[in-house]
Amino acid sequence: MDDEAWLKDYRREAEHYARPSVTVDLTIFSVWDTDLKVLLIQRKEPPFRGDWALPGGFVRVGDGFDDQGEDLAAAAHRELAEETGLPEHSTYLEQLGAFGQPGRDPRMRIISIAYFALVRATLAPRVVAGSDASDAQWFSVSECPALAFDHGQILARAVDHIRDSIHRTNLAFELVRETFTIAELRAVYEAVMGVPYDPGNFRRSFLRMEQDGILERCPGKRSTGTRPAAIYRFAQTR
Amino acid sequence: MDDEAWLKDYRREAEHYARPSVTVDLTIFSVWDTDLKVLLIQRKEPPFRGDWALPGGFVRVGDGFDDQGEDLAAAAHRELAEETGLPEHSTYLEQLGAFGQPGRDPRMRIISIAYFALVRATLAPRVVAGSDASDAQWFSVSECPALAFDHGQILARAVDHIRDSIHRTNLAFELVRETFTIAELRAVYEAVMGVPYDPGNFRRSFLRMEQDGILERCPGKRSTGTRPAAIYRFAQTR
DNA sequence: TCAAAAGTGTTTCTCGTACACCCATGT
DNA sequence: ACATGGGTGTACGAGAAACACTTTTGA
Repeated sequence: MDDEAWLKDYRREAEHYARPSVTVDLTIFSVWDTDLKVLLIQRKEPPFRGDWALPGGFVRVGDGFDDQGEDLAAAAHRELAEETGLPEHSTYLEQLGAFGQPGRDPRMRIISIAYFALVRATLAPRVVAGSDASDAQWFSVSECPALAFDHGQILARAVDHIRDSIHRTNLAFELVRETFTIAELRAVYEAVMGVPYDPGNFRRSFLRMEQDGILERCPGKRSTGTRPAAIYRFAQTR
Repeated sequence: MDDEAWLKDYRREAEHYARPSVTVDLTIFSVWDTDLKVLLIQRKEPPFRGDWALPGGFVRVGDGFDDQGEDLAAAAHRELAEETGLPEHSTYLEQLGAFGQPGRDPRMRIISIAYFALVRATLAPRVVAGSDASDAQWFSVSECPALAFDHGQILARAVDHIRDSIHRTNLAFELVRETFTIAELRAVYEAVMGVPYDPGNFRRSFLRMEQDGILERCPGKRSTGTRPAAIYRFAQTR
């Protein structure tokens, strides 16, 4: 078969089809002060000027042919680094899904690939300072304003997903420090789920993880204002 | 603010950015003969001519402005109906995620939104006959050929997802007839998971569902070649 | 009447939940 | 010394798993 011929044909034809713009939108979570927080930015341009929205941006596509541009995950990592000021790949990132309802952006057809990111509380304070403009701000998800576009739906799906995954995966470890006490980990669960956990029972279920080699004990204790607590570390090869 | 002005500005600028093509790809599953099956089509054009691939097609975008085209799910439903010959919305459909690695299609940058569909075995025989060309064929996922593009990855993700979800959701009910015996339902589980289940234990766990009002008993029995079995129906409001 | 699948019983183990209690530390 | 949170013990119930058993049909 003639490589050049079909390829040129195909491209000429494909160029006649309308194509959508594609963006990534980020739901960036962190946990502190017993609350699940999400990072929002205030829009400076219409539409929805002045409203809060999820950070995001266009996926770089190159010319689409010889240069096919960047991967979706790479776009998400890039935007995440831009918006937070944190180094790329220092945070957990996972795809949530595609949102492409016609009319979700009044300007034009835009299909958005939603990602969610988890930022350790130790890094979170740096985020707003590092952001180029001061239009970024953390909100408790429980007291978060109505969002622009369909970002409210995306956020809701992200929260659902996180609540669903936290019991089945090791995602909670992305929201505590490298080393942590059982109580700190429990605080993350309580913030995410919005309910209190029995300290004794929670402890036991995570000691099972130590037996399974997922968690490992670190030497020393952490001072807590009361009886010092044992320190643990997530042992998984990331 | 001047609505017309910013919108025109925005569009003129946005048109300078390269945009990717966006497709939907479908992983269409069914279960019969104790096997999880997937519907593949044989490619008639390069690239990957002669190889098997997931069915799919372009998302209709309209002009992208005043006409923003069809929803992603609508595109998936449309393609599903086209490929299978089954009426739209007669089958279960769920989004799996976006696949957009540069180079995944050698022709040009194409971002694909993957969906998976579940077709009841009672409808499956009609599928190949109904398909426009005879290039569609069911394969057991365990004996499926290497696929074109990144469709092997998509299929693997879909299978993982289904195996993961079947215990947490009511997805299995989409793979049996409207009314079914416990053994028929068990056969679906065994096909999907690839392991045998203890009939007695399986039975009991699904009788718990009857107590919870998820399953309901239908009158009569189904002849099975041996002792007739009680018939049940999924009671959920879909 | 016999094989085979429907359906029942029983036992063991694990895990989630509830809750009482002891232990170590800062104030 | 005492309040507070770290850490332990115990007991109950639901459900997963293993497996022996009875029942009902078609061939």
